[in-house]
Amino acid sequence: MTLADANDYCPGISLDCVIFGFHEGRLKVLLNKFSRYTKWMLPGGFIYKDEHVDAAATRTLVNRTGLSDVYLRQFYLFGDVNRTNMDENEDMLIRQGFSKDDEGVSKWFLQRFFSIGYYAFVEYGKVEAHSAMDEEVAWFGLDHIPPLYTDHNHIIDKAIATIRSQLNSIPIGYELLPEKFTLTQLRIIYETLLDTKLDRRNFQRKILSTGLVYKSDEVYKKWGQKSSALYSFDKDKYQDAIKNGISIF
Amino acid sequence: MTLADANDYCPGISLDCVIFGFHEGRLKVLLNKFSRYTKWMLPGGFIYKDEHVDAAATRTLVNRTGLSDVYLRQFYLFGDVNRTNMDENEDMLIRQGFSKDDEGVSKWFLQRFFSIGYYAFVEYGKVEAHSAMDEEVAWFGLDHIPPLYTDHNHIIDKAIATIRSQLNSIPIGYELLPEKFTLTQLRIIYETLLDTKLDRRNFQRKILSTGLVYKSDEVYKKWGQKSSALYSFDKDKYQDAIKNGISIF
DNA sequence: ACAAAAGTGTTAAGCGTACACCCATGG
DNA sequence: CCATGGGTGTACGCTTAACACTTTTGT
Repeated sequence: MTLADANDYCPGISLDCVIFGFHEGRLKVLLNKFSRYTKWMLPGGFIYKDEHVDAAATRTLVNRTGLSDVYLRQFYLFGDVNRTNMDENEDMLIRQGFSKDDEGVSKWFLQRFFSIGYYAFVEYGKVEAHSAMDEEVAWFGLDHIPPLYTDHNHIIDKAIATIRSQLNSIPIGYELLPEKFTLTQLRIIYETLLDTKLDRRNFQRKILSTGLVYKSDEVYKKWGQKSSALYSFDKDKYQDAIKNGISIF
Repeated sequence: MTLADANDYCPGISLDCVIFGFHEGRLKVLLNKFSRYTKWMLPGGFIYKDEHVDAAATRTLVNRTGLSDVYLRQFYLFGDVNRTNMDENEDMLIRQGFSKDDEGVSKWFLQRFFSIGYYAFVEYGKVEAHSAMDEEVAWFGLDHIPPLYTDHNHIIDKAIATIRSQLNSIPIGYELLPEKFTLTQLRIIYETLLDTKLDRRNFQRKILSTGLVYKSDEVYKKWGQKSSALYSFDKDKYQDAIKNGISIF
């Protein structure tokens, strides 16, 4: 953003997106970093005064990933008074070349912020991680997330906890996987989010019994192993399961 | 609130509480109404600039019910640009005796508001519904909620939907029922929230098998029927189930 | 030959569901 | 004696969890 826009935004409210993707057998999160600041942070943004919050989240996502029409859900409002350490914040601004004597900057960035947490599922292969001029963008495996700016580690944890609690009743995978995928890939997503090992055979039976996926006629060949069947989601049944819920675990 | 306080509050953010109580075999919601305005509304409030959002919600609850230390959970941020009809809002202000030419009033009340939804479970019998000078307070059965101010009907629906989705994994009833209660009372709460009839016998078995409740030595006599056993929650196990989750339905 | 991963099937135990009978009380 | 609601138990069927053997393929 440019600070000139500050007047167009709702004051005191930001949003942060926890964007999940699946790559190389791992669930990953998209983070970005101002080039001259050391800490990584969640892609976030502000809300225009005449903009729906969900629209602002979508806009943020489109900016960072080039993708529209993805699965995006609000999951929590972070409203702790001290969620952002203002010294840390000031440090970031100065490193980015702002002057803390600039009243506009200080007023905007050094105020208390509420942050609305969103999580998103995107197809890794379709993302074109847009690095803005002064920004780096990168994916981080859930096991390798560094200490982030302000309370962003906490926001990720809360996102995962929320998703986990919904995993029984809401299907997952459609937005994270390519059109054709193996059941092992899907199982890894569940295992990662539930932080458990799942029995390969029982998992397959359960997933297939839901009718949400069907076997394609293609197979996945790789590694030095037996080739495995590729499956696809039945889009209609999947949407239906999102709407009306489904019991999986 | 008095408008003099407006400068102490975070602008553009309010909170609304859906307060549930159980009385006469029905689940009810606490609403209030400005004496000179026709529509009922959810008890709500604003957030002090140096106050945690949860603390503001607790403060609101204490004001309206006299109860502290109740079960209170944030469940959603309502961020639609047009969630409040400003004409309706202005009408309310005028009826309450404010002038729309009063700049302070207009600026504060006619701005766009985000509202943070909280739901609370309280013990009906312990509530002392505080009617402020200009306010009425009353309980409404879930089947008999009138058209409310702005999007408050929607907020209640969303609260119920949220609670329903958690009913599988989070126990309920401890905060809603008196210390000793019948399993029928508990079952009615579940039936109301799930909008289903549950088999009396199977429900009892399931609840008892969780170990969350134990039979007291007292019985409940009333009506012209057989007296029924009174149960109590095992507080430790209940807290544990809230923390770690439990599978009930 | 071996390791790694995939395909397939069986079994026993536990859980959910549906249902029946008897008891107590007040009108 | 009947309606209403509570207490208790059973039986069937489905789901879940635990588990073994075989196949494919690259090194």
